[in-house]
Amino acid sequence: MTSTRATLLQVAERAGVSLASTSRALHGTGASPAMVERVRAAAAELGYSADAIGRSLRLKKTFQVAFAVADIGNPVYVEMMRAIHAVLEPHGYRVVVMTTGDTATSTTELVRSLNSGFVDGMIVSPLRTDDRLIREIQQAPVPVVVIGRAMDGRGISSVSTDSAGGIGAAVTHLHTIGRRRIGFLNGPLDTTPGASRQRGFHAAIEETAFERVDQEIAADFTVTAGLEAARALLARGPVDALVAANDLLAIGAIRAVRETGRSVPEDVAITGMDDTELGRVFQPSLTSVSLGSTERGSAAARIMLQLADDPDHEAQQVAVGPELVVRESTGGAP
Amino acid sequence: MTSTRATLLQVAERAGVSLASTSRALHGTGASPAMVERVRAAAAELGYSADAIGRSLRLKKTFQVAFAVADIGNPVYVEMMRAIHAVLEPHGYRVVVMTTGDTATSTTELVRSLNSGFVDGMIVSPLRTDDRLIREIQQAPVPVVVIGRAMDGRGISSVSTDSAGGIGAAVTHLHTIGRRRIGFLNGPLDTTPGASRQRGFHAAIEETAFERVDQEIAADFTVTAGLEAARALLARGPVDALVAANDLLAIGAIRAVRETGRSVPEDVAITGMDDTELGRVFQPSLTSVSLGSTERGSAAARIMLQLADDPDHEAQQVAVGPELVVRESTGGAP
DNA sequence: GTGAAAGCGCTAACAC
DNA sequence: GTGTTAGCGCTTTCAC
Repeated sequence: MTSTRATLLQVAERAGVSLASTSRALHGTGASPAMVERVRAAAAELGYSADAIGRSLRLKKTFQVAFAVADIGNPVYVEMMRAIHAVLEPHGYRVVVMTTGDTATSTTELVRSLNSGFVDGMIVSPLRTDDRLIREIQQAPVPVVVIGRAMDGRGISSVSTDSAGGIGAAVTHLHTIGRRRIGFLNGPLDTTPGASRQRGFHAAIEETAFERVDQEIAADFTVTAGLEAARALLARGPVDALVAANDLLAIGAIRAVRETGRSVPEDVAITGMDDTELGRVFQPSLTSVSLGSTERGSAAARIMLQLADDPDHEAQQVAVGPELVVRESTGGAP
Repeated sequence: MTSTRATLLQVAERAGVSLASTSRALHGTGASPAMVERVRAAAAELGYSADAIGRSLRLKKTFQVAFAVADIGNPVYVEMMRAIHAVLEPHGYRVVVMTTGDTATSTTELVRSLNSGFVDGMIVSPLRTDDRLIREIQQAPVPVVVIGRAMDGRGISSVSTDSAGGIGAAVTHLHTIGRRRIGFLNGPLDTTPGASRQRGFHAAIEETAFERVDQEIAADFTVTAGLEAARALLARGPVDALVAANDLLAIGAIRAVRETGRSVPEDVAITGMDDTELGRVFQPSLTSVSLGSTERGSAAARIMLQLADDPDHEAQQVAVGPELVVRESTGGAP
């Protein structure tokens, strides 16, 4: 925390050439080998590296992309961030993490902040969406890629998944292994994931013959909320299968089932969603519907790279299919 | 992705006043109420917000802080990042995530990249450290705060914890609950955490009477590596206690113990380290040594805020004490 | 191939 | 209290 940074002008003076030649020699093109050599040497002596801010101002490019989610601690978002970073970093882009807050309004404000031009684009996964947010995204001065709801026909790039279909796959699986009394543990219905999973469950139930169907809404998508909601659900009547809207709720549910002296999967088979590391290492390992967090993250980042290259490129849509991974919590292998 | 951004000059023209007055009215001080009102109105009409890059170039301040770790997916780092973000965001700082790679050399290069001036400071947790890295940190053009080893007397700010002492607390706890044959499951010894935990274990063992002491080094700090290493350790002879160098290794160890038909904690008591969410929700819940990831993250961020305000402020040292949290895996309550 | 000069958007002297 | 102007560090016309 002591040294001070050399400027391009200083390198130019040291090399005894013009500012323009120095710039060309270092980054641009059209400089003679001798010039390049000479400038390189001067730059090395001074420990020069180009100032990112000056460069950005001139180029109108920050080489930064924002990743915005409600909670950067959520394992699903962590996976996405990791994937996004892995795709963008080799292309020289930095990733700025931001939080949307959990309302559509606070997310709208965050998108609006793109007006200050600190990033070349934003990848955002809104927990809740409304028309104002949609409009703000459409009017944003830089490309925005939405991870979550499909945004076809609105001129917004999005990476979506079929979580409703994913719940369907879980329901079908439970029916196939002979379960007939099913419970559904969802999170808040006014969130994008909560709403679509709700739809998925009801659609699946209608197509499948269950003797008993029950449902409970947890306060949020956490283990603790899952535990409490599952207790309530179990108290209302016997089930032999539980579909949870994410892995954390599922783990709360496993605990609740065990509290009643019953076992998983023998007495109650349980499925989660998101296919997190947590579910994979848990005992019993969790049957879970993967929504391809990593894949969605990389896809969003790849779209961003395209859009950053050509901001007038038309909006891209990518859909990542859900995939059921059967493990111990429904009688599969570890 | 359509609109274009208004510039300060445009606001000035619209308001019919000078550029300087416009700037003062919006951000600075010394403008009359009438002027402020007039400029505000013009700015609002144009949907103006100040360009972050132009501002940064002039102020020589980016309002960005880098957080650099080997693997942003590691739960410990995620917790830190969350805490850092929570402290910095209200002060108007953005957080840029970066990866150090896992060698001292790659970390050194990352620190050197601070020369391009894209952030006002960096919080870094190096997996491995050498003299060149230390020197690079000392010479960095912006404040660097190290999370990990204490850096006293070198003019480097650091937030450290006593993981050696933490292992000691785990060993003592196991002895206190009557265990006498202990195994130690560590990660790679050439990493900073691996080395200090190794030291901690040996120091603790010397002070405590155990009948049998065994040890195994896992390939890395993961569940899978923990499982394999624990199998090897268990095969070498009977233990009634296992100290793992982190929660992931501990969970691998629980699985290995169960594979042999023994139970946790009755036959083998197990401790982890880091006190992660994973360990808290696992069954059995994991006795673990908390190293205060959240606390370390916030402390580092607070130091960064001070240093960003006053870059010549002298280096700060903060030590966060380890804390043993007893849970089911050593016979405690859930 | 090289140099001189303009200008990206902003703030802070400095004059009035 | 307001306006004029220089300049942060860089790239890129435009002449030569």
